[in-house]
Amino acid sequence: MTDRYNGKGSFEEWAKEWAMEDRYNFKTIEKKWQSIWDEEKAYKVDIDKNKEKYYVLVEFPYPSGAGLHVGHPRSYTALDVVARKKRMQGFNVLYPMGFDAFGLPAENYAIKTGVHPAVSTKANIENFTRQLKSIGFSFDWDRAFNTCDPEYYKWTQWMFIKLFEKGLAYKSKMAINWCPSCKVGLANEEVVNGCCERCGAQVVRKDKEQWMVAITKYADRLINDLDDLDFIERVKAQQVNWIGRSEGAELDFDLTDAQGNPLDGKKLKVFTTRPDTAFGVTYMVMAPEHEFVTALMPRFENPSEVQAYVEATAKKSELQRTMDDSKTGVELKGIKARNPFNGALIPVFISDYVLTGYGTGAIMAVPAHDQRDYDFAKAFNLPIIQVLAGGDISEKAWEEDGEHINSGFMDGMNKEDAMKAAVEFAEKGGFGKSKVNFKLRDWVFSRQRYWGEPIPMVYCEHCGWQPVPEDQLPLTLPEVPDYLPNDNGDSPLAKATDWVNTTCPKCGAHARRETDVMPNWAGSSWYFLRYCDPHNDKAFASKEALDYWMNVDWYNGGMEHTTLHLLYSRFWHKFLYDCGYVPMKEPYQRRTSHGMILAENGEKMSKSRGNVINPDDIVNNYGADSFRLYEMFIGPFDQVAMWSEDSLNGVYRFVGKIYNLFRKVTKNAKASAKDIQIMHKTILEVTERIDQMKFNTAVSSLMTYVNHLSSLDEIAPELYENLLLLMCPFTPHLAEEMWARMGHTTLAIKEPWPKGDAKLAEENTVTYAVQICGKMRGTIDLPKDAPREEVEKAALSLENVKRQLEGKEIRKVIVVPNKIINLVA
RNA sequence: GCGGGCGUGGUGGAAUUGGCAGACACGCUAGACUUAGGAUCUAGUGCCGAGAGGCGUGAGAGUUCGAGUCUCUCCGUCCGCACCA
Repeated sequence: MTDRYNGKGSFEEWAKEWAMEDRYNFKTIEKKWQSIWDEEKAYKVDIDKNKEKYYVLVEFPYPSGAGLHVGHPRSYTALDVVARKKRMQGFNVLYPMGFDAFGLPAENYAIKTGVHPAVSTKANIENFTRQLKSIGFSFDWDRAFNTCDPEYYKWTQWMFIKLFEKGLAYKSKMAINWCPSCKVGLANEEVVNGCCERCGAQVVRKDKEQWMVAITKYADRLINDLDDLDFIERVKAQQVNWIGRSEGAELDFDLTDAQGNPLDGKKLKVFTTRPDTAFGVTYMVMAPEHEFVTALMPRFENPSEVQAYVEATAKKSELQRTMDDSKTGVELKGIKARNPFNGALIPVFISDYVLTGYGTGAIMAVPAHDQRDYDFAKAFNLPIIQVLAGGDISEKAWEEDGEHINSGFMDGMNKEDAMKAAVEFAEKGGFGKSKVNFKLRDWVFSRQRYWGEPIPMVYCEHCGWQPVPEDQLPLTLPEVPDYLPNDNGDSPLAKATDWVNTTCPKCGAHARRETDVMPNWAGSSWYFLRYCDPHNDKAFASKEALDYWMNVDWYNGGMEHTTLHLLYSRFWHKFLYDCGYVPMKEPYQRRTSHGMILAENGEKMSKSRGNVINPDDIVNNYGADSFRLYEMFIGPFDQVAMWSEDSLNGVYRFVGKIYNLFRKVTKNAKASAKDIQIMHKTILEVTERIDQMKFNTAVSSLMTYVNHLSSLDEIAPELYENLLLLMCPFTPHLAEEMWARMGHTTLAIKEPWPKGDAKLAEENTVTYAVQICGKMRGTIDLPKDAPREEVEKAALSLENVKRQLEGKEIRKVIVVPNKIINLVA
């Protein structure tokens, strides 16, 4: 057992020691307390129904080979501060850590070196764990796990099967990013400016069967349920924006031959947010990928021209397609569409400005009131009919509102009435209805990769896709000869033929396993549930554990995950809720986001720039406590911050100052009224500012308090001990060490959080600012809550005030109690 | 283009309901001390001015006894999304 008193049992013995030279030695202090916390399992937590729970969560890291970045500890320290304070306030706090261990870097490393991803990942996790422990975070390490552990991904697979059983996971042909040089399917994150991240070749689109997850079914709930959550505004806004709900109508336009005769009853369905502008439709556009293009090919008078355009579009990357806003397209000669509102026969085009993935993949074009349609109409010399009054449509489209004109039954109406009338008209005529559309698309869930969770599905000729039976989970990753995909873009798993060939769980006939794996967003979609009960082998977590711990009270993570992990996991959780597996519909009550840490010159830290700060160096040179405190003091938590070695050094000096203050602590010294007042003020400020996530100003408060203590000749023990307790969340090692030196045999981190008394924190004299016509002319000190007349009298007796008021008459006196007096002359 | 931020000394940044702008820290200046340490301590530090005083929160206007804070217009900057019909 580590000796927490270094052989000294009392304050007196320590005080004697201090007569000799003694300098702050963070290395021995930090090592000592880390082993004591470890030995005593000081941060282990269990269900305790007598205590109120508090679940604090930070996004678990991907254990990269580069090790911890100084950005990680910003988030981890902030929530460690929260967790430690909450614990001291009597809450039963769950603050867990684990690793999001599946992912591309380990696989790329394996392709390069042949080292199995499991091997490099394990080494990286060990390194991360060592680094995290060296900073003194209060994680309950007994709950740690990683997502590539079969005991864990067994449940990820189990949940996928539930998605499949409920019809939310389905197989569909989708265009993926394909690198023709590496012969590999790329994740979106691997495509940089339309090129392969690894070899720089142009990425093309390739159709492939993909597992999809129907997140769009939850689109409305993902927006609406944000209302009751305590997420920072920009997170909410970004999610709402990404889901992109828009209200409008779906309308059917009959397709005809060139003469206007019906075409096999085919109707072109379009989505529009402005059905009220239907009288302004002068042509129709389909995406080149639209199914009708192939289906109607024999009807076209210009099939080769159409075919050429379709092929040219397919070759374009998404990027090229969006970069270029000049309008191209081909008219589908030989067919027309009939506008159901006015019976007009109008031409039909294909153009790549219409996207296949949004709405119906086809639009009704209203060039007078949509700039894109306007540009296209100008390029192809198409008529432009104004139906909303206003603007000058000879110049550009009029996209504002206006009274309806040239619109038959809608003439004279405003937008709202016309919208209603248009939908009613369409409904009556049986060619349309109101409709809500989302930008959000279903989640592409397949990766042609090795280092991920195998998708637990089997394909049988007779029975179709069948899930792997539950008692066969986990379906573990097989060994493969190498980690490269084959020419067809199949996952490396396709090479494990013994594994791939299996029997159908339903009929027993020969069948093949799915060889794609899950994206790395799968494992992170429910990890916060596993922390509640990480060793359970009967369920992903027990009902009891979930009922007690969920939901997460405070979740902090990067802004870059707002539309990925955060959205996916909210969806995933809602699905589990619908199945009755989790007790509440939302996983996270409060979501905050930390700002990035930039290098000293304001640039991003990156390996190529060579400006990366290694946390190990900081811990070695300044100590974990100074590192932690600096991360909190660096600036507003939610904003970008620049690393500064000078500022770090300032914080280091502050920490040393607290150590040295011990010298002045005198057992029988009495705290003055002023001392007590400042102490209570500090307690209140620090407490409040931690809750408000204003960690930088919480530290300022502590500095102000320490400056006051430094000015005293003798420090009463109560003043110093309360400082130590307030420092516990920020600099736990130092606080613990000095607490022991004060003669305590308990752990400081287990002490109750100091209680601030608002009454005692008040000053009994106040300083009034004296203003004349709003200009500061002096100050006066008065007892708190002095009567108005007294304030006025005192203000008027100031020399400067007398001089300023000479020859003027006071017209009005404004007194703000205990703050300001303004004499208006 | 749409959505969300942000703009305060030489620097990072403070500032409940509008109420002493610049807390706290870095840096800098002067001094003290020294067992020369990544020291420590004391004093000073928004700008102009010798002073009284004046000017100051991106620019301009407005509301108010009083505006960094509220309203309008404009400028700059960062982030996210983007041919989303």
